[in-house]
Amino acid sequence: MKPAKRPTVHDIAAAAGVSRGTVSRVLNGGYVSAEARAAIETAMSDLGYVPNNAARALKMRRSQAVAFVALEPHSLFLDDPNIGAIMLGANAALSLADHQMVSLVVESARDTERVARYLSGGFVDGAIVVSARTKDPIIKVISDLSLPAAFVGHPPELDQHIPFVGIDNVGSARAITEHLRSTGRRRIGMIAAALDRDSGIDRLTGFRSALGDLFDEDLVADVPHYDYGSGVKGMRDLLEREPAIDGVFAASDAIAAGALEVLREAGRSVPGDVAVAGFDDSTWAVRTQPQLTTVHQPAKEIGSCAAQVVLRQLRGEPTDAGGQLLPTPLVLRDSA
Amino acid sequence: MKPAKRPTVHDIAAAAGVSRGTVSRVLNGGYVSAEARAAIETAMSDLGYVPNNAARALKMRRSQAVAFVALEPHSLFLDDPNIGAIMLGANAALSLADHQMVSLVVESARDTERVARYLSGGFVDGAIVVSARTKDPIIKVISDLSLPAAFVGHPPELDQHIPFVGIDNVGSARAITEHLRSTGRRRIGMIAAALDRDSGIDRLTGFRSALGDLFDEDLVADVPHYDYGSGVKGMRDLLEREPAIDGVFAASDAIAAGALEVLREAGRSVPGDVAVAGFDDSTWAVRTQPQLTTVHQPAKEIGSCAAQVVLRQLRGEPTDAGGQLLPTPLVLRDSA
DNA sequence: TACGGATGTGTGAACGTGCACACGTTAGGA
DNA sequence: TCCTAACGTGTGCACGTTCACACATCCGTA
Repeated sequence: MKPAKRPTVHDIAAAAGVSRGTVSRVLNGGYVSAEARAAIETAMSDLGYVPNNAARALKMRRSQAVAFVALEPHSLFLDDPNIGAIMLGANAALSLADHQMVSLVVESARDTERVARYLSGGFVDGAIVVSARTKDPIIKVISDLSLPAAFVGHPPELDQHIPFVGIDNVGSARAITEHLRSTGRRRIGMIAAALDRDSGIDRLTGFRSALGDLFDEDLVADVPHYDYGSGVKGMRDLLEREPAIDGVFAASDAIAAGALEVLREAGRSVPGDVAVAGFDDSTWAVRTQPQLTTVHQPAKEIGSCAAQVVLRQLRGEPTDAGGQLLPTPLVLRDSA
Repeated sequence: MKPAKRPTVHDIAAAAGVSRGTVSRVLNGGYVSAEARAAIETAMSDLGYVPNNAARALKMRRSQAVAFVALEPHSLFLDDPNIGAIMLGANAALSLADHQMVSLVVESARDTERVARYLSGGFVDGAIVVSARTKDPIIKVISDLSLPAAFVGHPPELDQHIPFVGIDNVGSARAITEHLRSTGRRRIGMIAAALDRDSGIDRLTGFRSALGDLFDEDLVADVPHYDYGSGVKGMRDLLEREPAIDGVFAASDAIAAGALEVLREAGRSVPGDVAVAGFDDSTWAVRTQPQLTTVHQPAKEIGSCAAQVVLRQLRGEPTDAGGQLLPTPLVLRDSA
């Protein structure tokens, strides 16, 4: 027993007493008489017709869909509060252009292969890739297919012709560190995270350049992730190495939140004894006590900007291969 | 200038000196001689051939893809820490069965229509739907298409034949409330959230039934969302209404975290003066001080279970239309 | 020798679309 | 009157694949 075979253009044409071509025209625009149009439309709603996108995609070489590829989703979905906002921003922009966003999750090598097949299978016209490492095999697939794409937050060094969207991590880190200095702090430390990624390295670079001669390698705690637990660990480390520390730049808001907890336990007031600055302006920033001074990451804008980049390529307009950095205003709250 | 037209089976066949049928056979299994197979395989790698899924889906009426439909993603992605884990669980299960998960985000009415087109367009074989309201138009689309589907966390009342996967909110809430009673608490309140959803209502129902005669309507604070801010607001409310309160069941861990903050400001010790219990066993639960006693939501299992349900339907096996509730063990930590 | 099965290969017909083209009709201007 | 243009409609083909079928070859056995 078949599951109620779906009607096709043929069925509609037969029911309305016209030919398939005419049905196609009322769907895609063209010259159709009013009566034919009416007959076809009633036939369509009677039979519950929906066009078969698979056939359309095959014929048109266009699926009206763009992939949102999330690599390393474990860390992303569970730790990074930005990924959701980026997705929402991308979805909104694609939606406006009548495109469907389909997000693909890559967890394992097995996934990589399957997603590669999916991307090359004609189901999507383009791709937005989040958090790729430079050597990720997905990059090669995309570049081999010359699939219109945009990378988020991470310039793909190898393939200069794939544009990316991100923020100026170096500049933002420098700016907020300078803010810490401007409040009179002298012994400023940093909890640096994810030094295996560009974002992590760049934030440390910015911190170092803002301090200049004041920079002291001993005041940098190196933690693996951007999460709360790493913040706890990093702050304990810093306090032990330099009890007189009076300023901390945390590489993320979650880290800053962990640092605040440690400082509270140690009896240091914030910002009285120690000024603390975060990064991201995520939901963490307003949940802590005191609320965090931090760097605003325009997550939604990043998403929508990446979508625009892909859409432009789809329209055949050339894009600035170099990529695009979005502004990251400082958000001054109570912690620094 | 075309973007380097992709090779098709025809091209491979021509390059290898065989017919399309033989190429198809090495792809899908069948009798092929060793030499033909070798010739075809070198031709494939030389030309960089990848099968066109759109054409395959058209012919086979199978796309090997399942949709993960996220409705109301604003609240979901930003507040609910479970959605990510559910996605990951579903993805893992689908991946094992060699299916692709594509997740679709529905934000607006415009999205609804587009996603409906997508679902009915033959790009997916089934759907997992998260957090649908009973009257959501997507439900109608799915049921009209008789698309194999599974609902997460919310039994769709109207269409009894669509199976769902969830947890026993009533029973879990009762169990954790009974735990609060067993520690000798007498004035137990609840911060109830999202009373416009089944999950919210059920948690309140379980709380009430566990208390029996002890239940006091005044000790229920009603807040809109499952988030931290709501917890702050709800706890302030409760403290004002009943200063002698000695136990609180929060409808989520985020709410419990907010409640802890208020209790700390009010100078109450936890669990000394007031016992606090949460719900979800999310990352919140171990970030708070003290760590939360809570109800474990098996988010990953929920995701993989929903995927299994869809896969079973795809294989033509009948499913228990009733749905499926997963166990939710109590996690005893320090807060109660 | 002839036959049947196993193995290997090629051919044509779909799947459901959109588009180019051909065809008809009508109206208007030269 | 004829040519052109705009409108309206039907038909064939292509998209890239899989599948059913036909055909060819080889081997073992009756």
